[in-house]
Amino acid sequence: MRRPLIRKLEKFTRLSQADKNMLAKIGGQRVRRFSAREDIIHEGEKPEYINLINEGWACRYKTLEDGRRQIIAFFLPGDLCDLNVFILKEMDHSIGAVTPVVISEISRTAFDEMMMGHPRITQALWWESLVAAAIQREWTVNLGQRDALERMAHLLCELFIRLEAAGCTSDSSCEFPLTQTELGDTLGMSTVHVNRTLQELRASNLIVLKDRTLTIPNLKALQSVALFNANYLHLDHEGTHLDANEE
Amino acid sequence: MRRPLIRKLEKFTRLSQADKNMLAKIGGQRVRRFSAREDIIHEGEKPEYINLINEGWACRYKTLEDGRRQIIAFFLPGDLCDLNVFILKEMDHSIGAVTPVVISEISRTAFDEMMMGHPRITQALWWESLVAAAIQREWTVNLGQRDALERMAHLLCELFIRLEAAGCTSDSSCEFPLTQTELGDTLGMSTVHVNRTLQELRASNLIVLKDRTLTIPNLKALQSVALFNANYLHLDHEGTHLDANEE
DNA sequence: GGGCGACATTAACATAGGTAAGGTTGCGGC
DNA sequence: GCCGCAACCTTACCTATGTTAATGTCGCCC
Repeated sequence: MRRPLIRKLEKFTRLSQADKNMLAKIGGQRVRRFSAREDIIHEGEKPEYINLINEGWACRYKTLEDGRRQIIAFFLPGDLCDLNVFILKEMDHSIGAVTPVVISEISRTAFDEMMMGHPRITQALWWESLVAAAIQREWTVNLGQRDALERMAHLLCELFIRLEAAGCTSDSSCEFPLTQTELGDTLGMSTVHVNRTLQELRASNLIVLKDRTLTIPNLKALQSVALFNANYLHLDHEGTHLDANEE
Repeated sequence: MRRPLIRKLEKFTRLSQADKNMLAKIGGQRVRRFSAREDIIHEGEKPEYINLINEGWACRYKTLEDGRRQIIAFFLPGDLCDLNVFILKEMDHSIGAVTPVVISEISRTAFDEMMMGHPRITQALWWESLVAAAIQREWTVNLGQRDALERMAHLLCELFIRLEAAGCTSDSSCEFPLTQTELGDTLGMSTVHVNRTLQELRASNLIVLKDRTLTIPNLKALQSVALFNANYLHLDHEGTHLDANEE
């Protein structure tokens, strides 16, 4: 639970002690806290820092002129919001806290310093950003091709597996702070239909969702109704095993 | 039309002659041609090169087990497919030619060399990849929140503006090679509904689409039915104007 | 010049999912 | 102990979009 970024990056590669120290230092600097539903950065602002989520859930979202809102991504502990964002003149979307959140701001100079001195970390961050892009693509597939039940199941599988990689699950359960409205804004469906869909998943014993806790008794089964294939998360890397001779 | 990548990157920053030479060299190496509908790389393969589209249209797509297909992105002249892909063990999706296509393969070493020696290019490529990510996010919004008419209009606006930035439009027209089936696979709708939607846009004089040529007589009007806001393309950069003292 | 395949079009019907409205529960504040 | 509010749940009804299938059009090959 501590240092979720280090834990996550080690899914990809073995890090030296110096690398870990660097990451720990970065994660301990410029710490900020936000309460649930507060905006971390808003569309139109100039991005000055890369945000690293240390604790809690955040989300990217975008609002259309007429008020419709789409949640575009979730940030879980250990996730980074856009390497190098500061290149852009202004944010084209907002980032908001879903739960109370603790983040570290990474400045341009700190980022450059890290990229220069730590090739292992550089590689690992590239990997993390390629995975983030892959997740975004999978959301496109999800919204374009899957029906409501598959879509919901797919989201739950993805979040659960990502939380697992960040060390935020215990057994087959995890905290699950999203309201049905937020699920609707994520999956492009009405709250009524979110509710119907959750009921259906519950009735099939595919999920238990109560008191902000999600339990997935049979992940394989849920994956199968979701047509979920974890390849896009690129977690199956041999890194941890093959490079075990190092350190 | 020649060197669409250079043309595109100059929307972001001014490049030195050395930078341009470098980009021209990269674009002239390892050139490959594909015919329409041929796969450039397939899901499951190991990515070895960054593909740069020199001519023609390509697309990313993903197929579900049961055959449903989602087009995830279009690559137009000047577009790069995933900086640093070679970090990943295998492709989680396929890239296919839409029209006959000419690409350049950029090897890991050529890429690293370019990143080391040309900070201007490095910056510009970061910008290009941040924009690609922003486009992917906008597609999420599109599929999640907009209805069929808005969705179609939005896609047409985006493609037109991107083609313009690549120098592939003339006046208010451009080549438009997509079939209605491909539009359907992109927008998550049936071909029948694609057809209805196009008819509706034609009836409102928002588009003329015939013989693989698209004309948008009034882009503002089309943008307005699409709730299209071009911010996410980050083209409004001052680069070209303010840095005009250089070279 | 006839036939075939890819694409576009149209119509008739079916359904997943949206909308509107209202009810229940639980909780923090006073 | 009750008010107010947010989340959740439910029902009834409606509509955007999917499905199926028939038909049209065009270019291309033998």
